[in-house]
Amino acid sequence: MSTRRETVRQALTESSGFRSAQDLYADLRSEGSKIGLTTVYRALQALSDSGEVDVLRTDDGEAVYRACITDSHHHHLVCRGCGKAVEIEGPMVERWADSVGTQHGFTDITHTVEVFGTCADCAAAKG
Amino acid sequence: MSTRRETVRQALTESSGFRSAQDLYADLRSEGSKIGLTTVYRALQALSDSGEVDVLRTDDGEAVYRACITDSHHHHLVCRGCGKAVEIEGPMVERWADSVGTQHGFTDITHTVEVFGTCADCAAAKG
DNA sequence: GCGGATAACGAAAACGGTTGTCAAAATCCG
DNA sequence: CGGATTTTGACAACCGTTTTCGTTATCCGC
Ligand SMILES: [Zn+2]
Ligand SMILES: [Zn+2]
Ligand SMILES: [Zn+2]
Ligand SMILES: [Zn+2]
Repeated sequence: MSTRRETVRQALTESSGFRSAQDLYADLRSEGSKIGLTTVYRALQALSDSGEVDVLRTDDGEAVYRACITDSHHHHLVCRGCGKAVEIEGPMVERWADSVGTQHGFTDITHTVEVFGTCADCAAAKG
Repeated sequence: MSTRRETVRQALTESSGFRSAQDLYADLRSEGSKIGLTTVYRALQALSDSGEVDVLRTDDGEAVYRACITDSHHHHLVCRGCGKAVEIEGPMVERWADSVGTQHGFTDITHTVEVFGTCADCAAAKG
């Protein structure tokens, strides 16, 4: 119910890419909000616990979050330049991951799959 | 040629799973080595820069390293319990990642794919 | 509305993994 | 054997994140 959690969710939703807690904090403050960094972290934690947002780790270990449209299992195609993300599906990848796991005697199999690239906009801006 | 870098490489090689810098440091110290934590970090950085070891991030952002046998592109099936890892390949996943990226107008496409599970040993120990 | 319990909030401190600093020790070279 | 160069490791700084704790807002029975 918290207003602040709603605020954070909306800030995330307005972005098309993955954003860090500190990014969102900076955005909200620059819009005049008096929200605290702790609250942003708490909201993101709650949202990711409830599965409402996706979280992944950048190469340098920072957590970044995204409010995805679909709530079923999916992966992301993420722009290395601007963070913009596209939700993607790959049924054969799901099957492959499960089968390669069971083939080696593993159980409770999960997987992480992320595809990275440079989006058309960023490529144009750089070219 | 540094002896210390060799020491770290060997400590990694003796393990079948992904290990953190602090893990390796603790191991080496307990074996009587007088190596410093900074040096372990430096060695791992150098080894991963040169592509001799693979690195990935745990859920909580910690970097873990592994000395893989093959030096060609591959992925890992990692035990959630003990960190033991198996090198796996999935040509169809490689193709899928590239094609889904180009389909959305992205270039310079790369990907991360990791499969997690509980290995037979850990399942037996827990059951 | 009022008053007290309860939950949310935010500033600041603590935390943990990682990196930077710098002087001491080891190695190299002439 | 010097002196230059590189490697090393104790320690401090860093940075993202979590914890702490006193304050503030929200609920709810009256
Ligand atoms: Zn882009
Ligand atoms: Zn999947
Ligand atoms: Zn295991
Ligand atoms: Zn691959």
